[in-house]
Order: sequence, then C-alpha cells, then structure tokens
Amino acid sequence: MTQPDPTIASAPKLGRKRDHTRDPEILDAALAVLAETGYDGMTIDMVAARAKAGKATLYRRWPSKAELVIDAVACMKKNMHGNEPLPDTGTLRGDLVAMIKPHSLQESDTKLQIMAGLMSMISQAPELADAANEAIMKPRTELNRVLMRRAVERGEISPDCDIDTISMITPSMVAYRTLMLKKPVDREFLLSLIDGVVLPALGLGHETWSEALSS
Amino acid sequence: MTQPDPTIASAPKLGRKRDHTRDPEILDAALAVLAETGYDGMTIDMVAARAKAGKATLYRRWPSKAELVIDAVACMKKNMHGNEPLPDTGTLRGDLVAMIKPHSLQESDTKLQIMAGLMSMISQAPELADAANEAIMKPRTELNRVLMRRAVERGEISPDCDIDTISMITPSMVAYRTLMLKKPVDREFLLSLIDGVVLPALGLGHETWSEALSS
DNA sequence: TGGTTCCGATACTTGACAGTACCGTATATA
DNA sequence: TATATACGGTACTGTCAAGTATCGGAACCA
Repeated sequence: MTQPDPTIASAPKLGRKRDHTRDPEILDAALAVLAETGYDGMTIDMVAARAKAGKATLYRRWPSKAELVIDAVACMKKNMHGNEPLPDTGTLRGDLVAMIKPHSLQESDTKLQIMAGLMSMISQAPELADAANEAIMKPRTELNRVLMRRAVERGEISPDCDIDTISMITPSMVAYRTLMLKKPVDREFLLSLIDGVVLPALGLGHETWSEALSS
Repeated sequence: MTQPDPTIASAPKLGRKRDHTRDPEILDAALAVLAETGYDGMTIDMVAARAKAGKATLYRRWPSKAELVIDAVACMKKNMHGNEPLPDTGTLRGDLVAMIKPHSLQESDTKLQIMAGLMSMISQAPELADAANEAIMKPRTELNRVLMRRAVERGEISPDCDIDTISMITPSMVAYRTLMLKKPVDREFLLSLIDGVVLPALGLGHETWSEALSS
C-alpha cells in the first residue's frame, strides 16, 4: 500500500514534529508476531504491545489488519539489511559453500516463518503471493542464479544447463524442510544439497571433481 | 486419535444398528473444507453441513475441532484409493514421464491444498507435521525412490547417487510452486524438472542421452 | 407395538478479537 | 506560554464461531 517513508510528511503545519515516525517499528513488530503466531493467531493488540504503541495508532495508519500485514510484507524487502558482497572463490562450489553462514541460515529461517504465517492469507489473496515471493524467496534464487551465470561465463558449467530452474532447488527444498518437515536446516543438509543435487544437475558430478582435482 | 473402523463396534446391545457409521463421510468433509478454507477459516458447522450431519454428532465423536482435523489427516492415508501399479518402461525417464497423468496432478493438487490449510496448525503442533508428511508427501517421494533404485539395479545410474535427496526434488518443487508461487503445475513444468534437474542430477545429462540414442 | 439409542437440527452460552471512541499527555511550533 | 496535533492507553461495541443443551424423529430390537 503506502510506504513508511518519513521524508514525505504531508504538511504538519502545527503540532507534533513529524507524521508516522513509528511506522517502521510497527511493521517490524507485525512481521515478528506474524512469524511467531501466524496471521490468524496474530491480534492487533499483540502488534501494538510489541511496538509499544497504542492500538488506535495502528488504525489511524492502516485501515485493517489485512492491510497492515500486506504493507509489512511489501516493506520487508527494503527494510532488510543491505546484502553483503557476493562471494567469489573461483569455483561454483566454493561460492555456494561460502554462502552457508550462521547469519544467513538464521535470516532464512525467520523469513520462512513469516511465509508460514502468511499461508492462510495467501490462499485468499493470491496477489500477496507475488509480494511474499519477491521479498522472501526471490533474493535467494537470484543469488544462486548470478553465481551460476558466472560459472557459465567462466566455462565451468555448460550454457545448456537449466539455470533458472536449478537455482530454485535449494530455496524450495529448504522451504520444504523447514515448513513441512519441521526439521532444522544446518550446514550438513545444505552441503548434501550442493554436492548431491545442485552440482550434479549442472554436470559437475563426482567423476568431474576427481578430474578437476587431478588436473 | 481413534480410527473410524466400523468393524469394531463396541457392543451395541440394543437400539440402533451400529456406532459411528458416518465417520468416513465426516472426515472426508473435514478434509474438503480444510482444503477450501484452511484450518482457521473452517468452522464445525461447515463440516457438519457438508457431511449432512448435525454439529452435535461431531462433538459426540471428537472432543474438539483440532482433534477432528488431526484424525482426518491421520485417516487420509488409509482412505486414499489403492495406488495403481508402478510404470515399468525400461528407462528411468520413461518411468518418470509415465507418472505424469491428469489424475495424478489433480490428486497432488488436492493434497497440497490440504497441506496449505494445515500450515497454521502445524506450527503449533509439530507432531502433526509427521502425520501430514506421511500422508501427503511421503507416498510421492517413495514412488520416486523405488523407480530410481530400480534404475540403479538396472545399471542405468550410478549407485553413488544421493537417491534419498534427489527423490524429494520433484515433490518439494511442486509444493513450492503450488503453495507459494500459486502457479499451475502442468505437464510442461514437470518435464522441465525431469529433464533439467532430476536426470542431470543422476548423471543422465543431455550428452548421455545422445550417447544412449546413438547406441 | 413399545422401548431404546443414535442422529439431525436448532437454540443457546461464552469467549475472543476486530474495529471504534475517548481521554490525558507529550511535544513541537508560534 | 498557548495551542494544536499525534500518541499511548483503555474502555466499549459488534460479530463470529467453539462448544453445550435439548428435542423430535428414525431405525433397530424384542
């Protein structure tokens, strides 16, 4: 809907300093509660309490609970901390492994909890699916795609590979494992995904590694 | 919880013919409503109405809405129609492609809608995750695993392949696409998955096909 | 036919939460 | 300092659904 951009306050004229200064805190609180309890379990009072705001303040700014959540998801992308620079180790496997970091696992888990909380809403408002994907899944997919494209240019993998599909393998299977299997996504699992699925699918199978090692 | 097994009626003695005869219809209705509206949107009245039963009948049999749903999911596996025989075309690709059938796509979609409806509940009752997986995801994964193991025995693919992980690719990505992307899962998508991901990951890349074709 | 038991329907109670109204206060402008 | 505005807090209303209570009818058995 609207952005919590504090730079375009609409003519305050008199009175308080600025409009809607608390928006970011409120949206963050909404995402946190959403991740913890899901859309249906979440109440406006919970969000207000966590943001140390009054319930009325939320309704002055957003017309309904649904709009608040939609706005929170839409703003999530911007509010996410700037991505660290891409790894560049020289090999695709090195790059993929370098992306496994505790911070990264943590952030991924949080985002997926939010996604889980959104599910019941998504089935009724499919346009929300786009926004959620844009903010939650796409960044990860895009990262993989870039790394793989570089590997193609480097000559490491064939340009015939279906990179668009293969770059979705890890995000999909991580989501599956987190949301439905309720199993932890740790370094070991991701390594088995890289070595057992992603690299073989790109033509970098076990036999190829030994070739690479001996050369 | 308990099974709707009509064979173990507990001593009717006098009066009506048998106990809990309507259980299967009620559980089916519960799954249908669950798929359509999700757990939170689902009301006991909806289930009762769809099963042409009284609300009190449901509460005579299950102590709460949650227990009803848990029971419905647990019984889903048994109530599913016996699986058709496995395809056996001689090649793994042939087998995998043979499993793409309209009926199969339809069933898969229904199951995933149920899974979506369960999500909000799963985050609060992780033991339900196991049951849901057993009934919804595992059958499909298991099918793939069997086909791939046969391919290993046949010498078509290497025994070093991580079959356990690779057999989950298709189910995961179909779930991802249906639940989060809200895009249709059609024959074309599944073919691109088989040819672009699964077979390459098993060492049956494009180059291998031409070899196979020319031999 | 009479008695027993389950079923479908409906009316009812209760609690939770979305959304509203209002009040006292803090703060920034003039 | 005076004033207008947004804020935090809280009390209120209306709705909706979970769960309960009850009743008439139907099926079954002796």
